[in-house]
Amino acid sequence: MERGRMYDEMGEIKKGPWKSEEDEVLMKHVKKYGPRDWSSIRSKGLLQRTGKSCRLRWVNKLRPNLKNGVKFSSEEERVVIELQGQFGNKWARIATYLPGRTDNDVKNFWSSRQKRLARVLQTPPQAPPPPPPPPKSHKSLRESPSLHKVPTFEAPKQSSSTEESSVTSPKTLSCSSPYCEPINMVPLPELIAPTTATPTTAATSLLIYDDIQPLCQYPCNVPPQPVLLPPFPHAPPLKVELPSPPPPPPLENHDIFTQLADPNFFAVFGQGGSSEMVPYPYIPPGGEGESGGSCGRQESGDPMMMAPDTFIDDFPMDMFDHIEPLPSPSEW
DNA sequence: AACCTAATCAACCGCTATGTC
DNA sequence: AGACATAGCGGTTGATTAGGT
Repeated sequence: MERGRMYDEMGEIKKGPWKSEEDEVLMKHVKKYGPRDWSSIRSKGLLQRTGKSCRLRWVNKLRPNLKNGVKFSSEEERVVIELQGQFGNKWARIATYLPGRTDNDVKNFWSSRQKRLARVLQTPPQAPPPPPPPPKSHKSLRESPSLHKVPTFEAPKQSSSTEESSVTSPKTLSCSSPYCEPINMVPLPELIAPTTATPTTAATSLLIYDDIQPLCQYPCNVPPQPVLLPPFPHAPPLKVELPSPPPPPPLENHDIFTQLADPNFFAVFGQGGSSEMVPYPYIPPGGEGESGGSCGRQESGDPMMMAPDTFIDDFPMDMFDHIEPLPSPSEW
């Protein structure tokens, strides 16, 4: 089935899904002239596609070494989340750190994830009906101060592979999960993941690692894979200098995305290794025990074991305030 | 098996940045 | 310097697929 109109009003520009023959023509062109002169493809009568369309097709589907049809790995997810926290919706930039991924891939991934989040975070029964979302432009979202509060994230300069990079560590974290290997990175907490009680809760759909959650749940706090951004020759040196980051505000008023993207997030709760890390949202000592390597949250009375709705209700609602169309707490 | 819903994918559009004349 | 063309980016949307009931 063709998407939308096949041709524009003049019947000259073809639109919609690409056929394999068209791909072949495009590939030939690129092979001959390189990935440029997209407009000449049409002017030469090779294809009835716009240069724009040709370029997009090449970038998103025909380029070599693309991970087409491959789901985002947990590490890729983590990278996206971290970089999104730092750069905002700069998908193309983020994609430069993900081999084989396009900006469209990253964008779609993020969008899908946001949808999931938004759906689960629908107005709880007791909550007052939120006012209509302000006419916040996407630009303003991108420039949201919260995004810029994220502390510096620096891409590693070493050229070694991820595996190599994660071997030696002065501070290792571990858990029994096959995904939780010792790492030497400051762990990026999973988004909302600490709140996960079981894979069956509604919150599970929030998880960024849906596929592995049953294997690794909080309070192990250890990310499934270390985030070591692959050094890409085409990626610019990644160091964003920000004006002295403010001290972490109280949890309940702190933007969760900012917080979770903060590599020093756990430092708020004390120096030291994973054993001292406190899951987010903060669970007072005693209510939450050590995982003992089980990576599971088993305690009864654990707030995370509550029914999904109750569980969500227990969040400070402003922790999700970055998510459109939910209004910011200040507007409540 | 049929239907419904959510997730994912692919492609378009509008806008901006950059290069060229 | 300004106009124009092209490339690139981000947002959006429609189609398809997968999963659940």
